Amino acid sequence: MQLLFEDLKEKLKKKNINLSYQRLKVLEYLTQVRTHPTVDQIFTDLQKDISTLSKTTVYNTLRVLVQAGLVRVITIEDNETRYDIDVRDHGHFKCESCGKIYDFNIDMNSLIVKDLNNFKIDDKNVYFKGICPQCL
Amino acid sequence: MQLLFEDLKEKLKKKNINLSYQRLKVLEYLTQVRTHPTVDQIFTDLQKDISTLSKTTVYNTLRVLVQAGLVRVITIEDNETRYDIDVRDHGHFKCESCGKIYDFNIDMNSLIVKDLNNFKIDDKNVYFKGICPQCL
DNA sequence: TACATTATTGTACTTAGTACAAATTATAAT
DNA sequence: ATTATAATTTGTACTAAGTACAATAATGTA
Repeated sequence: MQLLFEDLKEKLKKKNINLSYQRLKVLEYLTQVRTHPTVDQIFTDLQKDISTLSKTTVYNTLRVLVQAGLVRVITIEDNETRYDIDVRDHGHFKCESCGKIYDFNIDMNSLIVKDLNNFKIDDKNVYFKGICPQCL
Repeated sequence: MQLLFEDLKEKLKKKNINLSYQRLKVLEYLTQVRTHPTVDQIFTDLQKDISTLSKTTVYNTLRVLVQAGLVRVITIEDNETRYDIDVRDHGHFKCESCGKIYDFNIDMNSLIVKDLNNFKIDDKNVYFKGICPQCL
């Protein structure tokens, strides 16, 4: 996990994105808390360490990280935008009972569809909903 | 198209959902306007016909229709909830240039993943983003 | 028709996210 | 080190989506 964080710092440097204290803290948080947190969760938790933290900074930082391709946005639910440090292709399952979001492996290449022959595809998201084993 | 609308009216009756004027108008709109409209688009257009229409009614109606399984929610973008009268399995592609949302066929069964063996899956969504042929 | 139930409407409220200017911090050059 | 410049953070005000709820209207039923 620590390796991932150091790796991400390198990637930021290479993209000429300043490694400010706040940005590093957000990045560190996302590498450690793998529950696909919302802005509010990130802000509330980080504020315990950084008392002067502004929610705007969290929004700004996440926008920067998403644009840099280091973080992905999850819009599985219309009323909650979530963030994921894992940008590799994978699906998300939301349990409608406990609310937890699970990652699952998926072969995105097996998804390629003839209908989109002449389309330039930049981003693929697969969202499932239902009930998880623990809640069943 | 008219056949679809009549068919949907039947389904509403069978589910004991009142066929109020407003609900029928929303349903009719969704069968005719296949651009995956937002609440605001539905409300603005229908208000031309129904001057007393309330946005709350549109929200209520859509909730009823979604719960009845006659309409599906599309959360491809975090800042815009859209609605689709086509509840059959299919994917959605959003062009990040013109904003248009395209439907595409997809074999959801080929997607089944071992990671979700003990999960009860109720809803499957596939969202792609990129640039459409017209914008390329 | 009269009653009970359900749906609609409008207002007030909540909350996620944005705009923007002031203050702070970092960067670079001399 | 000092200054000038640029970038970042912060806080406030604002916008817009969506909800809560009570009053009104419409509908179904005996």
